[in-house]
Amino acid sequence: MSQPTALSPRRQQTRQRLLDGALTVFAREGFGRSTVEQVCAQAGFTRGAFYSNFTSLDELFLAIWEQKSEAMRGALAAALEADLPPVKDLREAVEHVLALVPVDDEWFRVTAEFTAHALRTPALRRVVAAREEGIEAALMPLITALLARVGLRVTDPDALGPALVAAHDGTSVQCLVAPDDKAVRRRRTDLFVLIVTSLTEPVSNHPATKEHP
Amino acid sequence: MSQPTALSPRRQQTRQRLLDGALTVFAREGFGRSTVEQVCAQAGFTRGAFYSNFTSLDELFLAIWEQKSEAMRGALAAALEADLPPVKDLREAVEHVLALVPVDDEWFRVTAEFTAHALRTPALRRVVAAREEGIEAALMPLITALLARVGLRVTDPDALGPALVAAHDGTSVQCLVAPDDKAVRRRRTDLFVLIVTSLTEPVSNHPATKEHP
DNA sequence: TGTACATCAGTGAACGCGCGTTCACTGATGTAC
DNA sequence: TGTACATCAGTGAACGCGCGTTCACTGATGTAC
Repeated sequence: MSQPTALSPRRQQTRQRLLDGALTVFAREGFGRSTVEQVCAQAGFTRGAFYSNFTSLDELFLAIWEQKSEAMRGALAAALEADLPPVKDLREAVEHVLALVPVDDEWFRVTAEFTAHALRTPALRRVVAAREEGIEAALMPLITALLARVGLRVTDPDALGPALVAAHDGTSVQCLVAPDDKAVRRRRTDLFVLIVTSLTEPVSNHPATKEHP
Repeated sequence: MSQPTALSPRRQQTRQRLLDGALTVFAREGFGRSTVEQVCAQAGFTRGAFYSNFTSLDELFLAIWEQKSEAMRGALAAALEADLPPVKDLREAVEHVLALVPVDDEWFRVTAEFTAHALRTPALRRVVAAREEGIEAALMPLITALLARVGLRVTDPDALGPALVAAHDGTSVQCLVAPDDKAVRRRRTDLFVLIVTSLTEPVSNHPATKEHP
């Protein structure tokens, strides 16, 4: 599975600079329009360096996507380890989690293009599916803990995760398409509140229970 | 706004064949990887024909996207005109509407890439936003009529439309990434039912009211 | 209806550029003794 | 620590192809009389 021989420090650095340069170029040009030459120029290498490290742009694309989504998963896990902020009600809890997963124009573009691309290749599609599950798995404990703070217990964990991910993906598009529309963002939060309310129940004797209908 | 001179029949046919060929190529190769040459070969023209009709692939891409999304809007409007099918409960109503807006691998790819691309250009972004609103406007009367059938009245129309669109977009990705997973599709329907239930209220004295909690 | 002419619409050749890919090479890094 | 050698890792030149873009051209379509 994993590389048997560890990469030398120099090689690791080169790979990383290529990955960083590629993210910049992909976001700017779109993956399909990006070239090996552009990525190398951005990273400060000649094209030979690329072929010494990757066999194709596809392979580099997968590497960068895995690294970024792993970073996001890690950030969520870290947020779980850290002290949870004080939240008064469900709406505040939702807003806190949404702030952890910002709607990033660049990253959305790269992800959307990669997902579309991955659907063409069964092997890539499975990679995307696995990654999606990993992110969800990292997210759910955080959600559960935060909900407990406002006196809510998840009644159907299997349904809540996918529902929240779907709501996130769907409303992200809306937020990016209409970036200045406050109503879109408000309705986004509304949707999350609605979903959580429907898939949780108030814990009896909890002070915040009154927040729940 | 619109072309002052009407296009000749011959020209219209050529344009259409280019549009059709482009959709095929875009879906197969991805928009970014598609070339003028590929589109023309697919449509059975030389490259000169392309430049006689369009100034760039971007322009053609926009034309094809507008035509397809207009067709989808039209299909929804037609479904509204036609006799509504008998639906027993909310779940059946949801399934009927979902069948009208199928999760199409090809179209999803083209749309996802176009949306990502459009986010880079404010003018294109506004086009996407307007089209999205148009589709929603065509969809809502159909939804409202179907819900009336099962004894439900929409309490917050402004929230229901965007919520359903977001749910559709978000769950479409999940369905395409895991095409054989029945649970994903079931949860998809669950999510729609949940959203509709929360944003409607039962109409008193309606026979189907008992379906509503 | 026929003829002569004008415009339209797509052809296909030509040009050149950017890029993918390869590879002999060289400086950098590591290893043995 | 120094020297000699081996391997690593990126360089940069070279080759050629595919494609974008242009444009003089020709057959198709339209118009005037």
